[in-house]
Amino acid sequence: MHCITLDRETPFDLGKTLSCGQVFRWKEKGGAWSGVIEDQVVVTRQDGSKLYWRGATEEEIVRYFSLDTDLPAILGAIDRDPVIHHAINRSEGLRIIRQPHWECLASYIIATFTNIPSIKRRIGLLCGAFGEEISRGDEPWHSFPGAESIAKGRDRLPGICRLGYRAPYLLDTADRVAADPTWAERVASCPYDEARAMLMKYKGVGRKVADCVLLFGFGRLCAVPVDVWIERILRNYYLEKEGGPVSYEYLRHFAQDYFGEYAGYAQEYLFSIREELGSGKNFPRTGQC
DNA sequence: GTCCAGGTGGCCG
DNA sequence: CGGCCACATGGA
Repeated sequence: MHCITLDRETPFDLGKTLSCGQVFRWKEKGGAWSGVIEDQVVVTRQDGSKLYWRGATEEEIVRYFSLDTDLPAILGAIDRDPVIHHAINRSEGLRIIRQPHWECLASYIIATFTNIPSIKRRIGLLCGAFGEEISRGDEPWHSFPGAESIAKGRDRLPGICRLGYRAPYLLDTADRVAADPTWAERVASCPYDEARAMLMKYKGVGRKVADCVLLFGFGRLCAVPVDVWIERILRNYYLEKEGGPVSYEYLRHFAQDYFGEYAGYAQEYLFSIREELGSGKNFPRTGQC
């Protein structure tokens, strides 16, 4: 069992980071979280400033959980009003994970127009059917299947994974990714707008999914996915007028201008308390939008 | 039965 | 460009 001690400049909340809806495979049992990082089963637990784990190197843990990111500086930069301030207080220590590129892209294609429990179930079925067996000890685990494995299992995919109309999207994207091993480095090397346009050429990847993949898979902390919850929160607290038609791009640009270069973090902190913020107006409207 | 969920693709003006 | 609408699935 490895252990590191987190200092004052490295706030981290393992549970909030893994349960806020950015990743879909981790499971908590008795305070211990089990999951998969790059084909390795990892079990980890936090006790105050101590972070314990097994199944990965310290370097891999630091990278995956973004422990090398200056979170206090980011939170200081986005802390601009009572609403986001409250979200920061509620979820301090939440970090945006660095997900593997393909896992992130495939997961967010599966994550469209559904709810988080269903997403977890479908991704679990996908991994069980097409991932490689990497069990360690008691719990059976599978790696996240590569694009080739999914493409090869195209006939079984619809029946097994309950993806509905998303199955052909995932298969089409899996084909193209499998045939293009450098797709991720090209996305990574482009500026935000270009990278986003590249991602949106894949089937099942629109504006929102592209922003999720850039934020959670490519570390583009300026990316702001606007889902129904974020739209609701922006309408409740940030728009001049609550009603009326507002486009995705308008809301995204507002959030990026208003919160700045780490707007993606603001998005995730607001998302993490979506039920509390989305169901009413618990704060005065800032009316900046 | 109805409504909702980390939306997208296709079509139409 | 923007406005519609169908699209599978499962839980409340």
